[in-house]
Amino acid sequence: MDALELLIKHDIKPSVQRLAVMEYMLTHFTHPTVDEIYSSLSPAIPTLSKTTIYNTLSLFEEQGVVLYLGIDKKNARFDGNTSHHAHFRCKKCGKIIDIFNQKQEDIVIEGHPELIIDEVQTYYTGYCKACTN
Amino acid sequence: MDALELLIKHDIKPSVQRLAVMEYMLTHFTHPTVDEIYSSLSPAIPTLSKTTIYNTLSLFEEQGVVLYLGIDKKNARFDGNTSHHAHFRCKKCGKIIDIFNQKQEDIVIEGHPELIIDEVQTYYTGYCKACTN
DNA sequence: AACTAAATTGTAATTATTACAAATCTGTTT
DNA sequence: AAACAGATTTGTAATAATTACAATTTAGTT
Ligand SMILES: [Mn+2]
Ligand SMILES: [Mn+2]
Ligand SMILES: [Zn+2]
Ligand SMILES: [Zn+2]
Repeated sequence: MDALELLIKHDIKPSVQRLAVMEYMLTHFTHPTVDEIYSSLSPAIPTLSKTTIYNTLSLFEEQGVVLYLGIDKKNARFDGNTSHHAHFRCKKCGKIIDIFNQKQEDIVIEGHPELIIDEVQTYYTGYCKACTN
Repeated sequence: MDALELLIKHDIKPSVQRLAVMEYMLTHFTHPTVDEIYSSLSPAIPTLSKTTIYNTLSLFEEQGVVLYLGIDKKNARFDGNTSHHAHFRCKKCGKIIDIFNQKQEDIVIEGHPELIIDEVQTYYTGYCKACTN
């Protein structure tokens, strides 16, 4: 599924800027910050505004086409992979690694049937291979 | 275990300010923000500085006597309960609820034996009972 | 009392994010 | 094609949480 299809499927009008951001998210699963996305796209779209990146990611998140990650104290991070997976952040190098093959969390929490769960995020923190030597 | 014992056990010199913050964390398991702690303690300790709250919580976190929660986009939140449990945040009222009786996460992640895990946090997001009616 | 190190305070700096109004773009109607 | 309306983008300013840092105060020791 390419960027254009994905936007249309999520009722997002595909502008040049939105397509560029979506395309970026589908080719960089590094959980980028707003600044990283802006810096990468800015040369090709010289008029691009950082506010547009904020607006766009906010819209994408509302429409469920990207995921907001609160794993980083400093900056918001975003994930173009919206399938269920957890994340690991290295305290030393800051890299964020996907953790797949986890059992899907229940939609209902045992002991709390009254809560409506929209989302579950699991964040691991520690040290990656490269930072352990 | 009271505030004084807890600080001493964690090699933290018990000043008036530190004792007050620790005492607050042991009697308010509401996952408070820096501002909430400051506003609550400020009347009794008129000279108290907000920087001291930041410093103190930072020290407490390093020494493992409180937990930092990244569940709230706007403010850092802290938890005086350092035992293993997850958290639920209501999108409407912002309340953060403890989720206990969860199976302890593994210290080693299946498929990633190379990662050193220091901490695991699970954040649920949705709507609480009061906000569903 | 003098000394030293640690802790606290107050203020200023930093910086991510949001607010907002002006400008631009897109598609439609006359 | 020109006029129009609505959506989108842009640039700048405002907001606000956090951090940096130097001066002051406190606590403990000689
Ligand atoms: Mn991911
Ligand atoms: Mn808790
Ligand atoms: Zn690393
Ligand atoms: Zn609620």
